[in-house]
Amino acid sequence: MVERAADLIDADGSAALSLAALAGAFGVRTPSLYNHVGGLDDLRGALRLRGLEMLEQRLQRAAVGRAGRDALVAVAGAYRDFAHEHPGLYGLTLGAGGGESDTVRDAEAAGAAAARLVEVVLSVLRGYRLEGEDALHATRALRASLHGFVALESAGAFGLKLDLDVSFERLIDLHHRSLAERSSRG
Amino acid sequence: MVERAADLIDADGSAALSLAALAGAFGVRTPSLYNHVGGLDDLRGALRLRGLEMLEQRLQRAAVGRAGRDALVAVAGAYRDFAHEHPGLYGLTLGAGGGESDTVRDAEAAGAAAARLVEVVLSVLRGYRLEGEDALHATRALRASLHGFVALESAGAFGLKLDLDVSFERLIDLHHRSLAERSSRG
DNA sequence: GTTATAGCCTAATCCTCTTAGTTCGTCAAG
DNA sequence: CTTGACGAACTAAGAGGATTAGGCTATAAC
Repeated sequence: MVERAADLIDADGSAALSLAALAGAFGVRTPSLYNHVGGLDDLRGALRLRGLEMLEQRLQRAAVGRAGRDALVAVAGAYRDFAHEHPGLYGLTLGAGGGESDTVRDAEAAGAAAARLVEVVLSVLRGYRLEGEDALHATRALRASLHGFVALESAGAFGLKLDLDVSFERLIDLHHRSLAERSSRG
Repeated sequence: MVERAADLIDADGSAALSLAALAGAFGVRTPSLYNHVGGLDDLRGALRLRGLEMLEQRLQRAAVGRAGRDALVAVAGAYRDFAHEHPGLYGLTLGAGGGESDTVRDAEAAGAAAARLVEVVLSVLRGYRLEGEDALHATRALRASLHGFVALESAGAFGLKLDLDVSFERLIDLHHRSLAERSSRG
């Protein structure tokens, strides 16, 4: 159910998520969906959770067995790939944190998934021997750059024909060098 | 008209923009709005244009008379301030580039405003003696970081209590150092 | 003074989400 | 085998929101 909804949203954009469309995909009348989900907001909450969990899992996998620059590049690449493959899910993942009226369980689980996600990034930074507040600020900086890049990319906000892969590479390299420098100084 | 809509969207969030609410704010019935605007999509297009123009103007003002690090910090701060003061407008500004069916004029004007916006950032980078593709990649990196930061900030995605101003400062500093280094090497 | 236009209105249509109440089939307990 | 509970579908109905069509009035242009 949530899977089908995820397919819909990834294929046709976040605005295309409607109970009517979802019911159609199941060959069922709209009100019948209320036997399985609390409503549209609820469904969004479930999708958000799903997105966070998938993203976290991908980053985790990308990070395992790597350290330093390798880990950074792998995790960043995994992040961007996820956003490309699941634009709808990715969009919801960021949407208003505790938004409205998700199922309480979903909201809690989403918070936990988000925390694990930050954990993964932190673990990458640990490879640079960063700890404490420095690591937290660096995590924020990295998340901001990653999210900003894929968001602008998805929105088509990068007008020029300049190679996006190169831009992304450089952005990550920028972080790498800053982290390496900070690390060698500490 | 568009101004009132902008107030609405900044006060109550992007989802609260409805023709009904706008008509209410004017003490008028919903269909009457069609004498002034082509429809909801059209209104969004006009708002997007307005947001881009305001943002561009602010960055422009922040950059004038400054160079190098000063200019970078001022422009970045102006960017973040705008997003804080006009969260609704800012959100639309990024929304799908040529989205759907804006008025053609608006779409063109929005493209032009976006181009001018990039121009401002490029002019800041020129203070670092960056030119050509390097400058374009750096512009993308900077835009990505700025947008990502304010977007995550607005979404409440930065969970921890850690001071956001400090995080932002460090992010900008990161770009500054990278630019300065690149500049001294070139 | 007549006409054109701008801008408002009501009425009506079409969507979407949502709730309430009903029906039907399955499955376990007696 | 009967019966009762439960899950999951349905129809009916209502509340909003966008949009179109057609009609009324006032003001500005000739």
